[in-house]
Amino acid sequence: MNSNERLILHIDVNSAFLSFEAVYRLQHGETVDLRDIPSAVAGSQATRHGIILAKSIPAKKYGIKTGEPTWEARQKCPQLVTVPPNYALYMFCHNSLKELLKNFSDRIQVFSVDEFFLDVTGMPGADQPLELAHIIRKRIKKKLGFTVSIGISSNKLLAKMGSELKKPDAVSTLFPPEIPGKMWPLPVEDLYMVGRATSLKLRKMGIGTIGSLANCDLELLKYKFKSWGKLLWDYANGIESSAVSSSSRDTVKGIGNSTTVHFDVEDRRTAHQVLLSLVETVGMRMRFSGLCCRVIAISIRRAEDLTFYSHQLKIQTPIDSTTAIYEYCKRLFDEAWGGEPIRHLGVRVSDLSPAVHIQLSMFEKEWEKQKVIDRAVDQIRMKFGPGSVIRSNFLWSGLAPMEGGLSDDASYPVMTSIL
DNA sequence: TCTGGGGTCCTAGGACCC
DNA sequence: TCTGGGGTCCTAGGACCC
Repeated sequence: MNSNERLILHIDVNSAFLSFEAVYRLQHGETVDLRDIPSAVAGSQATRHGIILAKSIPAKKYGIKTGEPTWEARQKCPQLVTVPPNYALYMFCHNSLKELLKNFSDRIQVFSVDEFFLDVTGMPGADQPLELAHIIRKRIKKKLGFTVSIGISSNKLLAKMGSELKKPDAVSTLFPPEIPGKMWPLPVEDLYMVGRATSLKLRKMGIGTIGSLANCDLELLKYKFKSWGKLLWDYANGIESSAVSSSSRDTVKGIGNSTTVHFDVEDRRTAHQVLLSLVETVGMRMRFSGLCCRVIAISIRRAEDLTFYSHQLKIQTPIDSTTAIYEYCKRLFDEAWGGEPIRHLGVRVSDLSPAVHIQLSMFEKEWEKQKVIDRAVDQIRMKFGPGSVIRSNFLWSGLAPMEGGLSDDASYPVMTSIL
């Protein structure tokens, strides 16, 4: 290998949510391993969250796909065992894996809850990358109980594509000279960043494999896809050079919270209440991160055809007050809503900045008092649980006073046994 | 009683300024 | 005889990822 070449590993947990759940259950006396039977992690159908979030390999053999409605999956496989999602458990497993990987390199990038990049250039064992990857794979399996697929290459894109080549519990290399043999025969949809829309357009152009994309005329792609075309061509040719960086993903650009309401919302008041429950969580997350926002957005998903639309506004002075954000959300909603039944509502804040030395306008000074209340409520909720303080207008509403997020550590039983 | 919830980045078009 | 052209900011929507 060239001396200035990097050595990058991509570590991908196999059927992550399902594996985490399976390991947890085995450790708590369950005798059946969910990974050995047709099973899936799925949301509750009663509350209209019924989609497949992760599936076992036996379930995959029935043609069950991640993201498909649970009822549809059951038609394919009536004996499918489903378990509810447990995000706190996933975070715990994620952190455990991260700690383990830090033993092999401090250049580590969290890519998602179940994916990591590791730059092991110059680290002990890097002269034998396959052996090193197998050591990591075995250690994870032994210490944490779940399996991973590891891809090895000289950049992140190829390492990621490499980890897809063989699973579960496997290691693959995908160095540049191996691209034509290992990557080019694959369907173009397998390329990272080729989604539904791009796949459709490429197929129309007669491009069906990663290889034919790689050998397509770059100017033609630029003409058809603009800057996207260059990226597609680069990726198909294995060209990518970003660093394994812990900071790149650490700086959050926005904080959002959204929910599928378990009934169709058909009036303003109910919609406002749902928005408030979403803002409560967003506001709390902002204040915990020490951030203020300047852009506030709401989104609406129609019940009848599941289409989305959104409305946003930018304000001059950054804010982090739940009440202030809620006022803007109500306004945005009223301006945007066409009166049709709503299935899903979302709130998102962005253009974030550190919450220091904010110059308040006269108008916004009114919210200064509110800020004191926000913080007090945050602290009580942290200490006594999210349900300890709720706004009185939720009392008879049948709605949860706080939707989504933040359940992470606070309400979760300690699980030291997993390690 | 049909499709979750968390993100990021890019682009087109309008408003507005010089 | 009146409409050029560049730049910035903002919003809506689309694409992708897990």
